[in-house]
Amino acid sequence: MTKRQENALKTRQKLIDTTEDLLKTNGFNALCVEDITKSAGVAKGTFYVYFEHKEDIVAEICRGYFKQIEYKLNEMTDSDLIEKLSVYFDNFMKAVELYGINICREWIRSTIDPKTAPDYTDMSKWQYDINMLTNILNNAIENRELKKDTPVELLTHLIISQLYGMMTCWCMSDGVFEPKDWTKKFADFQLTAILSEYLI
Amino acid sequence: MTKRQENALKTRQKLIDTTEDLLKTNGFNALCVEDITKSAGVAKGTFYVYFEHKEDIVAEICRGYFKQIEYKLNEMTDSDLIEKLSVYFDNFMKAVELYGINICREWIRSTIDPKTAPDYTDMSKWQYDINMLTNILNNAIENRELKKDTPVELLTHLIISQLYGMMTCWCMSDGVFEPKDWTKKFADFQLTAILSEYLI
DNA sequence: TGAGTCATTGACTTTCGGTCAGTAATTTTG
DNA sequence: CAAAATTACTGACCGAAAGTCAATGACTCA
Repeated sequence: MTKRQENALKTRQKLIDTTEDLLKTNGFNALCVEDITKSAGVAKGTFYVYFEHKEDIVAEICRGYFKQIEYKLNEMTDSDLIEKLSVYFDNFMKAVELYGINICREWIRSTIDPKTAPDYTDMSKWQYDINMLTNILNNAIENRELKKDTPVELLTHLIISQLYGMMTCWCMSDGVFEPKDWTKKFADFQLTAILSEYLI
Repeated sequence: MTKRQENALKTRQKLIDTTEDLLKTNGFNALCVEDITKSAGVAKGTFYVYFEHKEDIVAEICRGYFKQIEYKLNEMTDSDLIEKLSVYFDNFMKAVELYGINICREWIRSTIDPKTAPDYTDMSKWQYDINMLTNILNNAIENRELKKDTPVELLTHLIISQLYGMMTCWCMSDGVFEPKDWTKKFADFQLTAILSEYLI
């Protein structure tokens, strides 16, 4: 890598880090590009070299969190279904709690905003989540943890909607409860209720 | 009511109706106050007589939908639990489908946005929803439809998060499925799974 | 009918996202 | 090693849209 490329990468990363800090403390409403670039020590124009628009950098940040969860999940290929799903939920909510409520708000906002959602990854965020969970469930069927006639699509939808529901509720309630506790509630109670009929 | 008060009310309503139309067709991103006032046939300043800021009028619109659902629910006091909950879900999702995906997006956005959420009603939207469902469940306990040891708070959280989860997923997926179908799925499958342990 | 009240107006300010022609730092070429 | 080429970076500028406010005029009431 040449020095030029290295510097460019550093500048880009500096912008991302700065934005993350500002988002955590002030939320998306108060986020403005001039603040970002001033804090990052670059000119406003530089921002638009690396990101198409303001929403773009936020989507990038959320994408980063998501990749981390995905990575952890890929590391545990031989665990059983319930364990995998627990990890999935757990990491999701841990991330959400760690990064704070403003980031969580932004996660949801950017997910439902047509301006950022479509190119969230190579496919839509929705399709990505669906695929991820479908794989987990199909794997469980292959491993004879789940019955063959398990309604994978239905379960996938229910689980994902529960996950996003929890996040949305957390933001709505302005953070009155601990997301981790809720995940535990869900894993212990509802996940079992949903799956029990189909577990072998 | 004097003619002056009547006119003021009409102006306010005209602004709301116009905003609703614009929201449905173009979404929140494209919504601007000048378009609203131009379409409503008033000056820009008039808008700020009736609403503090742009987000304010949208919250008002969403509040309107919510009141309608609440009204329907209050009309059926003597129905049984499952029926009540079905109506709750059904009306929610029917409303969402009727008003369109952009309104639904706005519903969620305004709910998680601290700028509009806190004064959504006299209490927070979150508290309002919680109370409403808690009442339904407590009533069911009184009517001996549910066991006394039913974990009302847990169930309330799960049901609400499922509801908001469905809406969020619908927006995420850019409307690939029918919300009504999903409600049915939920009512038939998950609601029973969640409640079965506690139904008498 | 005239004084007082209050809804309405639209020009104005401010803020902020986004652009672009020019500059400076780095790399390549001869 | 110096000139040419490339490309990261700059910041003044633009336009759009949020929000303000002093002036206007429609309505009310004594």
